[in-house]
Amino acid sequence: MKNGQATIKDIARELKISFSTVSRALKDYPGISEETKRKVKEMAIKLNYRPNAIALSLRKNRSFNIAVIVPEVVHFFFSTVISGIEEIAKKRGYNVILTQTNEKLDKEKSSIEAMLSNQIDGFLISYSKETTEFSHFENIIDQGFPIIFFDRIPDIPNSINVKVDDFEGAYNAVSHLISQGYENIAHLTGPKNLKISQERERGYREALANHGMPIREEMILECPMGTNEEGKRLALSMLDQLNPRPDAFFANNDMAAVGVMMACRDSGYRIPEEIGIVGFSNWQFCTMLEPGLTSVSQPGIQMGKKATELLLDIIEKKVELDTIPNSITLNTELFIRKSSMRLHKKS
Amino acid sequence: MKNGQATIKDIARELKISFSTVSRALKDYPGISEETKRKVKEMAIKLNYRPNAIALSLRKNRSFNIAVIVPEVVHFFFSTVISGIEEIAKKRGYNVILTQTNEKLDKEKSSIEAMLSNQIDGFLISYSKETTEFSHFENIIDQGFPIIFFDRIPDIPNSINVKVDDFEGAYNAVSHLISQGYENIAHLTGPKNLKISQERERGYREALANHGMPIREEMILECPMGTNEEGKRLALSMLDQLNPRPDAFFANNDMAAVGVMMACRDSGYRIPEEIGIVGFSNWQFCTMLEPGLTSVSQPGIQMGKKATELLLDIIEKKVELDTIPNSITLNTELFIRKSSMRLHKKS
DNA sequence: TTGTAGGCGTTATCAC
DNA sequence: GTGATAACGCCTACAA
Repeated sequence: MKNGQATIKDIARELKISFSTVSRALKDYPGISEETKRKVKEMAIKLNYRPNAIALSLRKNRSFNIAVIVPEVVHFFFSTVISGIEEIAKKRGYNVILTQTNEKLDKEKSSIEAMLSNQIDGFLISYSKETTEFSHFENIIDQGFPIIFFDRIPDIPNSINVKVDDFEGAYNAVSHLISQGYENIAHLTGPKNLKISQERERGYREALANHGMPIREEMILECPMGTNEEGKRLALSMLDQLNPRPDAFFANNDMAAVGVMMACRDSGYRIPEEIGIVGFSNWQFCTMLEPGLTSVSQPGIQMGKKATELLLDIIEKKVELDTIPNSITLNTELFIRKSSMRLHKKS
Repeated sequence: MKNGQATIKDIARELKISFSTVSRALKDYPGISEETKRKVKEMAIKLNYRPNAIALSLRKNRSFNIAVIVPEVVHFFFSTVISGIEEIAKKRGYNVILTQTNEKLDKEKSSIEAMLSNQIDGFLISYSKETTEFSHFENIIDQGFPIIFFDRIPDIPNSINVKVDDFEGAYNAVSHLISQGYENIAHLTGPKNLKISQERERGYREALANHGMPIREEMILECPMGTNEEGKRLALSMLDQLNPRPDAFFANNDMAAVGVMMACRDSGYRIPEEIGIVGFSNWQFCTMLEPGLTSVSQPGIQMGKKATELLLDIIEKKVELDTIPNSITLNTELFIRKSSMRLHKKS
């Protein structure tokens, strides 16, 4: 912040009027002569006056800043959410203060501390993989700070959440694989402590069950990092050791799914003829792979927008706290590409 | 921001001492009895006191906020830069206010306006593709705001910049293609108004020239959007119409390079045997493609860190403005993968 | 060792 | 129509 910035007092001094008049003139208050308004506004431009948002914050006890806490910025899905958040925030006159936790609980806690000192108006949070206990969130909720959780939803009574329908997304993905004639569908899960992982696994299980197919526990492996190395390693181990071997994989995320693709390539299995693959998130690169990767899309931008609109409505008291829904669930969409199209149906 | 927050005055009232004593006790000023300090600190914890950063900002004329203005958040390279920025900023006690312009000049201008009102301590900017004229930046520099430009560097005398050596990166990429025996190397450039595009094109031209190869202007096409559709379309047109046809492509970015890969696949050309491809940026997906895409990596995280350190040093006056370098240039690195390895040399 | 007063830039509440 | 004054939360001379 540069000092030497013109203030309301500078304008007043130049014009030899009181600074309260200047304040009113600038805001087009009734009961100020047109003449004065004109002069004040001219002088404001001449002096390059800008209202000091900090002073305003102090006065109004509102900072017009919202804090966004995400696990990683370098992550396709989160970057789309951030983009949606930024768009709505800017449109409504708020700034986005961005913090990442790198999936570390202590960074998450210290970020929250810092934001509290910063007199943030509210929080948008997707918590870290290390977070298994939520008292640091409950504390700030108790202090009256509005928080919206997105994507990763904590187990807190009455928390306000925006998420995608992970269960449905997974259910549809696995049903699709079944409809393509795959019979031994393996699942690479996400970190077991995240609800999104649990929901996706539940979708997987229920889809199998509802189609009268057996659930083989050895076909379900946890893939906590979600990297392609990990996905590849786990896929290879399953292909090597299981009998019958998996003829399809539903992965908790696209990176792991790519790992499966690599494993198939290395082992000489053809995709989708011998092995079908479906990922989750529908990252940009899904269309660029050969074969294209079928994936469940998560509407990241929309999630960011919805969460922000909800938060700002709460901050601005446009909604009563008891009228707002506890959770907003967005629909996923299955993008079917070559990696799972054994039957070459047109779609 | 929630009111009801305890202030220094609340502590003073509880303890029946003056609030200036409280202020000093909290900051471990000399000349305060240990007894008082202890009591104050205890009460601070009891009341859940947090210093009000807004009040501090107003007093010190420093907000400890820095503004980051990028074209797009959903962009691998920029997200890595943002990650680096966030890391250093947090470490040094600053907040990152994030804004994106969506490559629009008017959004860029309005973001800057908003940030000026917000009493930002400094700017980190990578400007939009639409920006061809830089007076809105020069204005804020003239007003004394520190700005560091990264990646996309404006034509402003004395601007402080952090960039990668685009020329060298391109030069090495094209030299590599030449060393692999490719003889008709095409170039898909970026938007011509960006210096990075110009530098990469210059690297391309100079590499050809220095290896005694002709420069064919019809082999250089502008690819302003940098999408894979565009890359594909341009590559197809070149492969169709030019004689001799290109046997290699150096693309200004990885997306366009993927477009070229698609074009080759569609036209039945084998990569790398018949056509070699090199991209720029080394996005995550380069390793996931088949064949892997050779690409010039830009150290995004490092760029973000360097730019932020420089900015904060300037803000905190740890450096004299005339002693700092006008430009910091980071080195690129060529990651050679299968898409350009015609000679199967080991590396 | 502790208290008082003034000020950072605004807005709101009184007066005149 | 306009001006003076207090207040938001904090820091820091200056006094005591």
